[in-house]
Amino acid sequence: MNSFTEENYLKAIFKLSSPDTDGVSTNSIAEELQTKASSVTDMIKKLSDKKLVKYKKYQGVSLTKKGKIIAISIVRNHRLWEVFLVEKLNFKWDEVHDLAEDLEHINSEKMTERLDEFLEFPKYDPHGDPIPDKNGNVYNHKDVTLADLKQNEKGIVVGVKEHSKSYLNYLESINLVLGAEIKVDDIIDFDRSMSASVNGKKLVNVSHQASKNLIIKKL
Amino acid sequence: MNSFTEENYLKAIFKLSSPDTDGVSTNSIAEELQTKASSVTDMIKKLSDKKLVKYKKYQGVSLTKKGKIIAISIVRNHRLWEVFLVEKLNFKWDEVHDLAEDLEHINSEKMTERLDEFLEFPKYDPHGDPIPDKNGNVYNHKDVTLADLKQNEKGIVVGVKEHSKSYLNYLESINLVLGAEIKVDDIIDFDRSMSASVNGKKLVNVSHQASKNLIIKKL
DNA sequence: ATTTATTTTTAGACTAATCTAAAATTATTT
DNA sequence: AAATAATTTTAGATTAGTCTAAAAATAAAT
Repeated sequence: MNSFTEENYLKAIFKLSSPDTDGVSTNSIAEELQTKASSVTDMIKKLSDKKLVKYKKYQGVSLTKKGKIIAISIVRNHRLWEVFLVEKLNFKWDEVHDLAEDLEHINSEKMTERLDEFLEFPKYDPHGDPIPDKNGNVYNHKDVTLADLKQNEKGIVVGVKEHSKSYLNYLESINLVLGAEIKVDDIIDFDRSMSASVNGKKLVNVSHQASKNLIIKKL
Repeated sequence: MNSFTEENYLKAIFKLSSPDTDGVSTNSIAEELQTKASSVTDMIKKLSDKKLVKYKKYQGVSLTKKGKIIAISIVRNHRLWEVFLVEKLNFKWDEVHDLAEDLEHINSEKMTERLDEFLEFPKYDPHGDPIPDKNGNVYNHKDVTLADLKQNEKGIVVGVKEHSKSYLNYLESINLVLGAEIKVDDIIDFDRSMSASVNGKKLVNVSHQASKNLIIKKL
């Protein structure tokens, strides 16, 4: 069994890993987990002893197959609980992250599978992030953001790349929730902000900072 | 905020407290939590510093009002999650305790109240234990057990006094689940075992050990 | 190719929770 | 009421996770 802390490190390393680069840096993990680099080094050694990560001093760290399986199952748990909190307990999408952060560590495959079934096998969490299936397969959205659309193009909101409360709150206030249809009416050259219509009517002005974090499916 | 460990001590003290005796002994807490008396003493000091328990050396320990509120809210949480696991995720009554033991420590009043609402404000958990309401009021069953019934008397199963997997499993195998109607057909003087009919037909033989742990409502 | 800056690791200390073994206190017996 | 038994507390060590400050290694800049 692994402690909550160990699981959080695995999750952080998983989140920071990308297919192209091979090692996650100590500093980036420290930043992600709001801790110090020296603490990270200590924990990495422990995870390395447990064969959950591959580690060479000064060369960064990456998950082993075993470590990745654990990380993905935690992500699966997290996202299923988020769906539960929003769909069944009527929480808003900006309220569920911290709770799911705790719930995700309750390790029971049986409970996870039953929860999945109870929720009718959701594919995405309330922020549009894909829920890994029980075999650990994750199907990511294609990475098209609102900022990639040209004038008069349309799309459907399918996710966000930034999960802060303030961003989610803002999106909700202008009806840019999952499933909303958005049409780009105009793009201001100067700052790349957009004026757009949401669901055919609501007119909004969206900064580049905001548009590049909104994942959409082109129509 | 209190750690999981602190919460478990508060819960144990609450469970071991009774209206008539005034202090819970160090040893009984150690027994309940499967730890050593010396560890208990250490933790009690800490809880005492936090004003969660009243403590005088060698004189046993009791909860303060503050400590009791916390203990009851954990019990409330535990029992609500048990209802969730049985009613919504189709777990059996003998499978839910350990999971609820983890879930109970996720402290969010909002989540607890939403869960309560989602479950339609259950009064009892799957073992018939009363769920404290949000103000901390607990309504216990009157303490009548199957062993108190006389020949030809009838009752409804409303709870258990023993929560072991093996006991719960056994009860289920003879249909003695919550709500079952039981009639005492005969009592064997020698060992105080009973033959009884469940729900009007199923004939079972129940040892005194088993009957005295089954809480019933007399009909 | 040195120097400078940045990143990472080590060394040593700290806190929370635990343990063993010994000492102190309370309870029980005779 | 003294002796024995049981319980409880202390003292000192241990483990997990963290931290600061200094040392070591790598990367960047002149």
